[in-house]
Amino acid sequence: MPTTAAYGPISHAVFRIARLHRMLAGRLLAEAGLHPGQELVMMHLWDSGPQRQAELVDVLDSDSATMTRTVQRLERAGFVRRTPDPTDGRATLVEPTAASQALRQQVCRIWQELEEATTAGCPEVERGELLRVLETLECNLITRTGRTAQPQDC
Amino acid sequence: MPTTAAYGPISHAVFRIARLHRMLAGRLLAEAGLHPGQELVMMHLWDSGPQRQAELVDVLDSDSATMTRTVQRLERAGFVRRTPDPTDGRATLVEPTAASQALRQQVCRIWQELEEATTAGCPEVERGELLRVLETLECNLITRTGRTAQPQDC
DNA sequence: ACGTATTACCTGTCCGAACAGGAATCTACC
DNA sequence: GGTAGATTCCTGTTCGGACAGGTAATACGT
Repeated sequence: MPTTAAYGPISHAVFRIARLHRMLAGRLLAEAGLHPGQELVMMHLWDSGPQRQAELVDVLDSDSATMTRTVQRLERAGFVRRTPDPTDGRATLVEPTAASQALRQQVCRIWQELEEATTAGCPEVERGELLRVLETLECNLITRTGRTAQPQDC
Repeated sequence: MPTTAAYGPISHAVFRIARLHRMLAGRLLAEAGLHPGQELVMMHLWDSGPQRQAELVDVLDSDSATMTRTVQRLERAGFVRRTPDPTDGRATLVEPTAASQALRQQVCRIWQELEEATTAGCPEVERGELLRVLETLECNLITRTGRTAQPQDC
């Protein structure tokens, strides 16, 4: 029975893990009124303050069109405010609202929970090893996708 | 600089790997005129012959709504034919068309390429280890998402 | 200074994924 | 036989992701 998985067991595992991980993240984030991906934008804004969209796209390695709509939705939800950049007529500055600060702790807790769920029963020592393995996979994929590689490693 | 990754290094790595892996798969599959996910349906149909949609949903652990539209698109592309199930008025049988057979080798090659790209520079011995690690992650996520577990392991 | 990139953002489109809800059909039980 | 519940599929909606334009505003080279 040459099931689908036989064609590429590791690729298939990556696929399934990705879906489960995203599903769990989505379920946890729903408590906070966020969708997967939005929390990354918020976390970066909380950490680094007002940003132009282009910077967010760059840092999060996202897409300009996706970022436009994600920021629009975050704005509509009241987590983000947009003001025109005074020094560049093309750009808009995105900043977290005061109301969004209430989310911050919640999102941090969610990510801790997500990390804990993913690495459950994995002693601290092995996590380093696990991370190293994942980074090897990532580096492989970065080189094969012709991604403009991150500064370090690879 | 508590960058976003610091909140959950492994979750973040999973997220990035998933996106890269999907991107690479998408790029390779585009040559065959398929979108990521559609190839899984086709591969299962090639392996197991005509299926009802509910079976495809079950085997691929997918969503009924997603499957409806995916099959519709595959039908429109000429890779799949749909006939009403003679024994059950609710069901439709999905089967690969003769034209789709030309894709089969191409899709197999693409998955080999994807698997090779993902595990590049990883000796055969370590791949078993890698797969074991990924399956641990998957089992963690399955239990945490309350997924109706796969029959084996976990 | 002027014309040509380049940049920043937006919109439209198509796709997979998830959830909610609905219609037709089948099954089981009374 | 007839009703209640389950199954099967479809549609609508919202979201992230990717790609292809399109429009401003800026930067650059002559």
